[in-house]
Order: sequence, then structure tokens, then C-alpha cells
Amino acid sequence: MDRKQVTIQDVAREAGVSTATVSRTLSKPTVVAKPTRQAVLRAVQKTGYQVNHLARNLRRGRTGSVIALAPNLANPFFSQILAGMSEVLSARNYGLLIADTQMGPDPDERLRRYLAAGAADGLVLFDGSLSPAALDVPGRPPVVAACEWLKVDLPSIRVDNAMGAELAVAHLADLGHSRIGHVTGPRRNVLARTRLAGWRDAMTRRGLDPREGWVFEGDFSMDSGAMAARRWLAAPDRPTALFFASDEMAVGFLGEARRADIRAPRDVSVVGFDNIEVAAHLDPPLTTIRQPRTLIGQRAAALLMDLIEGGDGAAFESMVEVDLILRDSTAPPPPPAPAGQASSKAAGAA
Amino acid sequence: MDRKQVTIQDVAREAGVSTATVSRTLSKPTVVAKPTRQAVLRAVQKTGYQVNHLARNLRRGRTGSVIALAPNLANPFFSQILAGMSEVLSARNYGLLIADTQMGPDPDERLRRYLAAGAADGLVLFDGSLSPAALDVPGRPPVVAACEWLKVDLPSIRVDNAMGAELAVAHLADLGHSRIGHVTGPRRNVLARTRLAGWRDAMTRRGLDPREGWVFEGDFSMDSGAMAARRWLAAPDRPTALFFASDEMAVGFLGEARRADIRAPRDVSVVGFDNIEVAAHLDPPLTTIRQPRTLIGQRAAALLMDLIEGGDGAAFESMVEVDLILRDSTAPPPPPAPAGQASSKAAGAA
DNA sequence: GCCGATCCTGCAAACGATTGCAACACTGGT
DNA sequence: ACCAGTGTTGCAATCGTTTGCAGGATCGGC
Repeated sequence: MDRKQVTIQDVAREAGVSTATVSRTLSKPTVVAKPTRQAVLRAVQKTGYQVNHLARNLRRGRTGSVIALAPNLANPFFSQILAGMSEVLSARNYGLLIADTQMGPDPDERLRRYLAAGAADGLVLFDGSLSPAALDVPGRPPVVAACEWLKVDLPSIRVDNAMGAELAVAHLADLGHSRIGHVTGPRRNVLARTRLAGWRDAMTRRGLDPREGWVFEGDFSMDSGAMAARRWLAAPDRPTALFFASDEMAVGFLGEARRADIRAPRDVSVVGFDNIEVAAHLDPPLTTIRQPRTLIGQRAAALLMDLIEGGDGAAFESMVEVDLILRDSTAPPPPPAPAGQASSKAAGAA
Repeated sequence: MDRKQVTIQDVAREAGVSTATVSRTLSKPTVVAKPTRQAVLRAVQKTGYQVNHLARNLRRGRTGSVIALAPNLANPFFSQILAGMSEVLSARNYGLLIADTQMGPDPDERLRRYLAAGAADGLVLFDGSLSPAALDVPGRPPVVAACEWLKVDLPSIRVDNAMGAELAVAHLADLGHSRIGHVTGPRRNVLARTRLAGWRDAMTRRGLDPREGWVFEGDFSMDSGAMAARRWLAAPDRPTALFFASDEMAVGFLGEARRADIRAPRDVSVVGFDNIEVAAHLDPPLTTIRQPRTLIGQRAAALLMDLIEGGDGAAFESMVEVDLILRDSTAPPPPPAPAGQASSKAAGAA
């Protein structure tokens, strides 16, 4: 094997110039005279030289990659975000490292180590469950928060969750619903809290009652959506419409509800959040709030790049908008049942 | 700011030893005397020293990370695989870089560059559409193929697609179906081809007719599943059961079919492939072939690690098994309609 | 023919770690 | 007292590149 790597020295020898010239030809070509440049390039061709990134980066004092830290890589939610990041990063010749925060025993410590280790020039954080205090690391690289921390003064990408809730409630109210419930994400999650607060605001703003009995706690998962369905079925005076903090929960809800012969939008209207791919292919297709995940990734990456290279962070905070995707899981509320009580199944079958 | 990074020199000075000793204390502690070791560790504590990976790796001639190359990062299919990889890699202190092959103009060239650039110690390839010829790079790092190339003699992780098809067909045949169709992935995709071949084999092995009119071409996407539904509806003498090369297509099929008032398993039995998360939450819950995606990631990473460190590649090829997840989208075929023709809707309602 | 300006190139010192080699200090056996 | 062996440490080279500085060449204007 010619395991031996060809170095800049070899090229220099081949071209009859110094290593400095070779280096310059490759990084700032304008500064070297044309004939020399061509000779060097020929030598590069001939030897098949490839720069050694390790050496270059050591010298330059950067790593040439950024790291994305997510709470759970297996969650498909992140795949599109990563794709967005990858797109802008690779255009700038940066590498994208990914890591899972929730794997070891102490996630905060893990974050701290990533920051201190200097394994990357920057970091995008998607895990809002980590403590902002973990960012207190002396010489840490720039960090972009895409995890909805409220208090922290950090460059960040935020999703307009309040607007999402507003759009959902507005849509349902416009259809004539007044008993509009909400299925939340996990209590401790900031996204979940923001959406819940958004729902409350939107309700009160319209003079509707954001009744505590109409909020069902979930954890974003399909299973928790199915659970919510069971609790919703058992609830007295249950809402005629539900706004879900995630599409997954809406999916779980619909599946479970159907087993009790409850159909959307005939018996209940549902609005999801996120516009996951399957939303369009359910029966009924799910009305939902779309978060542009690719865009989130792109924005986060671009902001981080700015911070790393420019450094001023002009677009310090950026809010990405959401919109309502209208499909068929919402409709005007069913006419109140004659007896007014618990017989919507029978009524539905008529 | 104390932007200045603390180096091994600072630690050495603080501890009153040479840099060599510090380095050894950190990498092979047994070789240095206990008192010295403690002094060094104290100094490390005091100065807050962190090794500079760039420098270490330059010296050691490795990068400490591997790269996963996928055709489309946005595809949630990969998120679980990546999670699996991340798990074993981070346990070994390796980083995980990800990149999208299908972004630039020339994917093959892109792969070639990744290999030549030496940006990683190894590479896992998930894109079967690339040309194996692109791997012909002189001093390239080890590559694990997880993309079902047939001919190439490369360390690889394969999924037992043939067995998947066999399980699906066996299940449907056991239920009494004889007209079992197949919805394929894109023609050029090797996975798709293997599943198609598996379906053919399984059918003929049972004396069933793998009729050409019963295969519907798709591309793994939900949309293509919906299209397949329309073609299936229009087909003369259509199959009573369908085996899909992906769950996504099955989902698309079910959604579209329902609009024509066709229900599974009443009117048609469907088996998917992959066991995506939503499969369990559909109505009906989808019977499917499970691919253990996390395991695939783990295996691929472990094999690559072996290749990088051990080098012999003991477990050169590894086949991961699939299994049948029984849910409710399959049932015995409906009794043949009296007129035998196109009236299954009406018949079903009886 | 001289002078500054301009352009191009090479020298050599970094970047921050690892490691082969040799030196040194002990130990215990003779 | 000497020697071989063992355990511990330091010296200095090395990994492959970038870059500040300075020197040589060339040019145009006087």
C-alpha cells in the first residue's frame, strides 16, 4: 500500500517551490504569480495531494465543524432540522457533528464537557431541559439556543408558539367552537408551557373559558395522545374541539378515539402542531400548525456561522413563523345532543 | 476574557514536571509514579486543563470521528439509525459526523472527496444509489456499507429483506389469501429490488402466482402509496392482500383507499415494512415487518470501530433479522362477491 | 542610474500534543 | 563494590500546515 500520505512538502518539492507557496496557492491564489500557481497546481494534480485538515485546523485554531446537541436523536423531529443545518454548513465547508444529550447519567455535565472540550467551533442546542447554568464555561465557543429558554440572553432561534396557539384557537372559534380543549406536552418542557399559555391567552382574548378541566396532559408522544383520548371520553362536559401541542398526540388520539367510534371532524375537531409528514395522509387529513423545520435548521446554522465568523451576531434573535395548514379534521361543532349527555356515539350513528 | 487556552505546558510548569509526564499521566496513568501522578492531576484541576483534540489527533494520525453518509437526512428513517450509531460511538469517545450525499451536483464525486479528505477515520454509507466505483480512492479509510450493494466485497450490514418478504407472504397466505400483490420501492433501489424478488420467491415457493399485474410501482413515499391505491382500485381482478415495501406507502394507501370507502382488513389486507412509529397508531394498526433500526446503527458503528481499531474485520458481514409485527390490518380474504366483479364496497357493507 | 513602490517568494516559527530514546535512580543478588 | 534489571522521568523530534517577516526581483518615474 502507499499508505504514506502525501504532504505539502512533496508538492513543494515536485513544483520546485517552498511549502509556503503551495499553501498560499491553495488558500489565497491571488497572491501568487500565475506561472508559479500553475506549476503548483500541476504538482498537486500529479501527486494527488489533499490537505490534512487536522494540521490545518490545529494551525488555524479552529475545528471546522459545529455540533448539534439534541435530547433524542431518534426523534424524527430533528431529522429535518439536521438536514437544514447540514445544507448551510456544508455550503460553507463546515462539518456537522451530532450528539445526544440524554444518554449518559448527567446531561448537564455532558453539555459542559462538550463546550470545554473545544471539539467544535460552535454549538446548537436543542434541548431545553438542560440547565442554562451549564453554559458557564470559561472559553466556550458560541452557542445558539434553539430550545426556547425564556430567561437566558443567548443568540437564539425561536418558534412562534404563541402565534401557533392563536391560529389554532382562532380557526376553531371561527368554526363555532367554544369548548376548545388543549392537550399539552410534558409540564416541564418550555415548548409545552408556551403553547399552553398561548392557548389560554387566545381563549381569554375571545371571551372563551380556558377551563382547567379541558387541558389534558400529554408528553408529545402518540401513546400519550391515545391516553388523552380515553380521559377526554370520560370527561364530563367535554370539549368539542382539541388543540394538540404535537401532531403525534393528535395521531394517537384519533387512532384511539376511532376505536370508540368517535370520528373527526364529525364528533370532534382536532388541530395538531408541527405538520409531520403523516398528517396529510391520515383519515381525516389533519389540520395542523406547520413549523418549518428545515428553515429552523438553516437559520440556526446561519446564525451560528455569523457568530463564529463575523462575531457580532447581528440577527441575535430570530423568530420563525408558523402557519395553519387547513385539512379535514376540523368542522363546525356537532349540534348539541337532545339529552345533552354522553350519547354522542349513538347520535353519531344515526 | 481569558481567551488563552491552557496547554499541557502550563500544567507541566504548575506541577513541576515535563510535558511528557503530563501527557503520560493522562493517557497511560500506570506508567507514572503515584506521587507524580497526583501532583499532575492536581495541576490539571487547578489550571482547568482540557486536551486539545486537534493537536492530539494530528500527532496520533487519526481524527477521532466517523462520518455517516445518507441520501437524505430529512428522512426520519435515518434518525433512529443515527441514534444507534451515536450510542456506540460516544461510548468509545468517537464523534459522529453526518452528511447528505444528494445535495451537490455529483454525489459520487462527493463521496470520493469525503474519502480522500481524511476528515474521518471511517465511514458508513447508507446510500445505495452511489456507484461502488467511487470507493476506489488510494489511501481511503475503512468503509462499512449499509446500503445493500450486491456485488461489492465490502464490510457490510445487511437487512434480511428476503426473510421480510417471506414472513409477509407467509402470513397472508396462512390467512387464506392467494391473490397477494406487492407495492415496490423505486425500481433502481436495491432494497426495493430485493423485496420484490423476495415476494416473487415466496409466492412461487407456495405455488401462488406472482402475477406481474399485481405489482404496483412506488417510491417508498406516502404519496406513491396513495397513487398505488388508485391503480389498485382500477385493476381488474385485484389482489385481496398487499405487501408494501415500506410502511409509508401502506399509510398512503390506507388513507387514499378509505376515501373510496375501502377498509383494511375488511376489504383488503395490508402488510407494511419497517414498523415506523405511526404504524401502531393507525386505524387499523398496521401489521408490518419490523426492521430494528437502532440495532442497524449499533451494528454498523461497532463493525466500523472494529475495522478502525482491530483492523481484521472479524464480523465482516452481518445480517440483521426482521420480524413480523402482527396488528389488525390483515384478516382472511372477504368471501368472493356473488357477481365476482367490482362490487366489494356494497358487499362489504352488508 | 537611483529610489520607492509593488509583487512574489522563502525562511522558520508557531499550533499543542505524543512518544522513541536515553538517562537516571533504585533494588537486590552476588 | 559491582552489575543487571526495573521503574520513572525528561529531551527533543515529530505530526502537516499556516503565516509574519524580510529579502530579492522588477518596474516606472525622475
